[in-house]
Amino acid sequence: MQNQALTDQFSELCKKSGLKITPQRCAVYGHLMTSRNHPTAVEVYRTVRGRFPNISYDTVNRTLLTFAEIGLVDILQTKGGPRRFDPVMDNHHHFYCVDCGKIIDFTSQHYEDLKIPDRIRAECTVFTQRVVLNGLCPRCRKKKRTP
Amino acid sequence: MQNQALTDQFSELCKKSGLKITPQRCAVYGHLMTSRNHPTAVEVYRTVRGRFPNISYDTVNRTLLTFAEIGLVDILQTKGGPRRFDPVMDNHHHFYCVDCGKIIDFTSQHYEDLKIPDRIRAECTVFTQRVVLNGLCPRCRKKKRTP
DNA sequence: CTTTTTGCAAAGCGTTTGCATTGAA
DNA sequence: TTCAATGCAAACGCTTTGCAAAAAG
Repeated sequence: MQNQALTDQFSELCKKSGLKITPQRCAVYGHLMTSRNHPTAVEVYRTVRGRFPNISYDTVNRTLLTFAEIGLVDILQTKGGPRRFDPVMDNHHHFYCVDCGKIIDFTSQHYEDLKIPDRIRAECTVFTQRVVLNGLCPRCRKKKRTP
Repeated sequence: MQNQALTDQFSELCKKSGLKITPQRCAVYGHLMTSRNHPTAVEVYRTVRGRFPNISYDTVNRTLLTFAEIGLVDILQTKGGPRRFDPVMDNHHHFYCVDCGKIIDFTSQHYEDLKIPDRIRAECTVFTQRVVLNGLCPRCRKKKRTP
């Protein structure tokens, strides 16, 4: 992790959750917070290994799961395939391409104040609320038109 | 499949998609349309085998994937674990329990006419639109209160 | 010094593939 | 008779586990 602010932020978080601060965790955290994708464990592994050649895939994967437990990242809901991780940020929503699987983030004021149905609100505790759109991304839409 | 209406409906669908009508497919279809769960391939397999002992897991799994391709079932978006299938019905939405993984269906008039953000509408083709709630189901909420 | 974390290897679980056989059209 | 669908077995990909060695607090 090059950035001092990031390092401090991360130390804070670890202390609060009773986690030890290891260079491996720092590397994973640093990568996550500066990438705007929805990487799989393998993808994170490959990138982090660039600046940290000794790290094992296993550590990366377990680190990501640990981060998910302390609420640092979300695990995306996908239709099979490898698990995808999403740094927790301001409330955003997802568009899924049914053709290539690409995920596009977006925000919408209109989706912020959705009313939760009475039945659910009465019986369940709702933590988060997300809109998921399924369709064709720009690239796949073009492909379909001119096959 | 016991029900005549179901059988006819299914024959129709197969013809339209160029699929052959096999007893195995009928069995899977019959089970799907009369269950109100979100079964995995294994679960469908175990149930169908009750009335169709020779069917293989493999056929069940491939049949479900085929059904997904012709739009007869949806593949649910989940956080890992085995794939779950959802019979396509009227527009419904999902509540996920973050503790036990239970999925609760619900409908809501309020979610029917959500406006799709301009940026997405301009660049993508949107097929479906779903709201996903994450939280604690009734049972897990109770457990948390009295641990 | 104690306890967590790491790295490695093996096991586990679910999905996918190839191919010969069977069955629908 | 033809071509798709089935059943089986093996391969595959990703995740999880167990454990000894290393590192953090």
